[in-house]
Amino acid sequence: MKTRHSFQDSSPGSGGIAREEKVVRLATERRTRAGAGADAEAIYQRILAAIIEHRLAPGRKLVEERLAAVFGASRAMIRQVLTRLSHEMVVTLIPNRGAFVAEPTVEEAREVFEARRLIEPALARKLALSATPAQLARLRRLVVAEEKARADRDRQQVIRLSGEFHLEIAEMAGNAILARQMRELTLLTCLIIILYDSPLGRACPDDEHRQLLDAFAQRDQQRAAALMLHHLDHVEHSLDISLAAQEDDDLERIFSPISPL
Amino acid sequence: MKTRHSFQDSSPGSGGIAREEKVVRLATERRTRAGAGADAEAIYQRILAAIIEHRLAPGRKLVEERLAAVFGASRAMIRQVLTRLSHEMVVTLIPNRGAFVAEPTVEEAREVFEARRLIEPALARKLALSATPAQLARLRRLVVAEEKARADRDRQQVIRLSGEFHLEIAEMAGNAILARQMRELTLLTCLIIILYDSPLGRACPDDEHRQLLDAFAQRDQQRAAALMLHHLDHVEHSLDISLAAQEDDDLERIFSPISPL
DNA sequence: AGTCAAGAAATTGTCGACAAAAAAGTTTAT
DNA sequence: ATAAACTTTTTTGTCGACAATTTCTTGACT
Repeated sequence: MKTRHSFQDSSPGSGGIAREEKVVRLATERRTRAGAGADAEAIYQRILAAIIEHRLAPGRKLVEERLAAVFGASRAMIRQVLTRLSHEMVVTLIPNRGAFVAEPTVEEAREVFEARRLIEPALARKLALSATPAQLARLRRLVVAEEKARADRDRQQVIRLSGEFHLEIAEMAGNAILARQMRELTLLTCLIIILYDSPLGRACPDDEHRQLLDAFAQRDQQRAAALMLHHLDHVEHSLDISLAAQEDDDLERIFSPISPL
Repeated sequence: MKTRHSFQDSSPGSGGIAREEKVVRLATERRTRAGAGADAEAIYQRILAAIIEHRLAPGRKLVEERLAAVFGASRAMIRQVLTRLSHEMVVTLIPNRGAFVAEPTVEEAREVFEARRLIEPALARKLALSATPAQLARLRRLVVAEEKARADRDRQQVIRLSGEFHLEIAEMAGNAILARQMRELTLLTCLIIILYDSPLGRACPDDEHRQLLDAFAQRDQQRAAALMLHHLDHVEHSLDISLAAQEDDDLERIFSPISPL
């Protein structure tokens, strides 16, 4: 019983439907007005999608009653969804203040990439050994979709599809625990890229995903692991983190006696 | 602002109090009767402690109203705590059926150890480089406590303290994201040991923690990483998992045409 | 004008009540 | 006596109402 996950499909409920369709569905209003169905899972999916696709920017406040109205659900239901999102670190819950789309700090960003460097090369190595033709085909579809999005200059979709590519690898590697952790890490990475991607340079490098795919196809474990590691370094260094572009928040540092730069 | 965590202290709220004391507090009834204070955090701590210390066995059903009565809290509050525990995989939440103390499968157990083998040697390596005398002292205290518990044949405490030792290392290594993930993994490991530890052989090997500590003290990165890896292998192989001692549940396999053994 | 304080509005936190579902117990028919 | 169907009890899921807190607005004072 192999489950098929994605950002939008990680918990119990509806099984495998093609990815693209699902995203369209998420962007489309299905129910009567603005989605009058009160299903926690569906609401979770839609809020998560909105965050991943940057329609809800990091730092954005999520007012419970407002969301309840939008989804035609009770506040209790919204609350449930928000706590789940907060456990997944996509949303920050501040007591008596409310819920906010998470804003990973540069420090957290570094930590996320450090974690990924430990985990993902090993997953790539595993998958290189075990990948079935069907799995390779699935990955190929994701890469193609990503390349298309890049050609269309659809930055949001590139980020999302890139994340799904990595997540798919994690899930194919056959360790549900690690896949779960990788899901958190890739979600965070999406937020990090939104926050810190340098305006000009797009963070998701050209054809590295395709190279990785080739390594899987050739069952080249060493190369797969090495490519993954290199890829992660590449992504991290394409961000403004390297030079410590800090938040607006740390006024203390900005106005500290000695200039930070 | 370095936070000091432990199994019982991982979220906002009360800062650093000595470990031993805290555990005693957890075992002791503080309030009027059976703890009439309705504080979500406190309730979380106590239920978690009960699970870690095996007073609530894996598979045990957790009835909301019962817990509410015990803690003098509302059902809503209990519900909140249970969902948190379920997100941390310590509790399994089955819709319309209720909450149960998690029972990791052998497959999950293997996955947990695989994940730990990826992460923990790297953390050990990091800490070997950066450990301060204060940190070493703290670890030493944990090791001593664990050795004492072992001398007293207090299996529960050995398991708990062993887990805290690993968690402490993760938190000292300076990566909050990884520390968070390690917390989940060590909690799961506690459940796994409770479930699968072979009756005679105690799962937490003799002096490996102390050796690890020595490696930290000597700043021997290579040795620290190698010891950690070996230690994890040792713990895993001391369990009945290796020989696939399955659950009671899989009657299908037990009564399958060909005997499983 | 600017700052502080009090009041008003908006928002979150908590609870108890009711509805829906599952589990346990009882009756009835074969 | 066993098994199915029905009833009762227990337990979970959901909601709206109220209390507590924060945030915004207004107005007085320097």
